[in-house]
Amino acid sequence: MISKIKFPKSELHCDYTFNGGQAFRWKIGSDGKWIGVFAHRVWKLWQDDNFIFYEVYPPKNSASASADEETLLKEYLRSDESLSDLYKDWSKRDRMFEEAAKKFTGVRMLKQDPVEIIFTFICSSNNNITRIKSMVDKMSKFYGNEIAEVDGETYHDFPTVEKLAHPSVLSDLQKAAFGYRAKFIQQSANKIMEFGGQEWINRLEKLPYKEAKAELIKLPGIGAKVADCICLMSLNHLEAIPVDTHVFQIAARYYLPHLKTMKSVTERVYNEIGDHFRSVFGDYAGWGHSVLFCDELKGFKDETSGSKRKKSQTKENRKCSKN
DNA sequence: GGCCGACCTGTGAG
DNA sequence: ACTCACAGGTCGG
Repeated sequence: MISKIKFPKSELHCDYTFNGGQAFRWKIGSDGKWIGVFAHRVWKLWQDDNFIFYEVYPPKNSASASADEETLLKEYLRSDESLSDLYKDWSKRDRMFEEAAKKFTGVRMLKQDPVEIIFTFICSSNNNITRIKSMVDKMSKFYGNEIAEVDGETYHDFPTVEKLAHPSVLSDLQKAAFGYRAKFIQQSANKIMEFGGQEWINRLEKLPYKEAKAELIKLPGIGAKVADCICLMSLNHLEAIPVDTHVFQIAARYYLPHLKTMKSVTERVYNEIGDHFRSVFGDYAGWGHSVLFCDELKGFKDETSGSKRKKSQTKENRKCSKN
């Protein structure tokens, strides 16, 4: 059954939102529609200028079920937030944003599941998008419940923490080429169980941002950057700014020139950058910054505009000291 | 407190 | 075919 909700494209641009580095379970099917998993269901999504159309699997027929699903979709998209209002506010606050906003319309910050985001971003460190996606798929396939078969492919829910805490997970994931992240995943799952499992996770959303972040950093494989991703994308702490290498470069180039001499991002600098963007963009700084940095994402590099900054000599370190 | 190298793996440029 | 750097970092010394 196909349903639809009114949702102008200016409020959601599926390509930028689903492919922008915040979600790793969306792909475009052979029919050209987005297909992905959230809220324990498989969703097919597509849009025109004014509506989002969707189908849910396994299909439900009763009207009450579909009303329920509309709510789930709206929560996932944070439909209560007016993106046009946010864009107006951010544009007023920052000239760089004003420019980026012309190109990257409809970038929403999704409200994703904390468990999935925690383990997805543990995988993200020092890694590339393709492999991160395949790792998320593997975790789901190994330990997640089967949800539905769509177009000949079986989709799985993301596993529970309890499943990921099982001792066999370490060797399973090592065999599946997770590398050093296998240990982080299994150990973090265990620690979350020790801390109280889902209740501990629920508490993270209620805690103030900085306290939630401090809790997350207790988990192995989670440092400042990954903790901020988790806060921003799944815990409603929209002021969290994940400072990666790109953000650092841009911050030093356009906002905080004195950082140009820094060799690496220390904790102090990390916080300085976050605080700066929070002072510029306000309470939803993390969301705003994600629009700003769309331009830095590989997937969105416009090959027709030859204005790519050459990566050039930002790293003149010739330290080929091999044994 | 800051800096440096090691770290699993897959991929793509040279 | 075969290095080698790099990829949304984290950890330990």
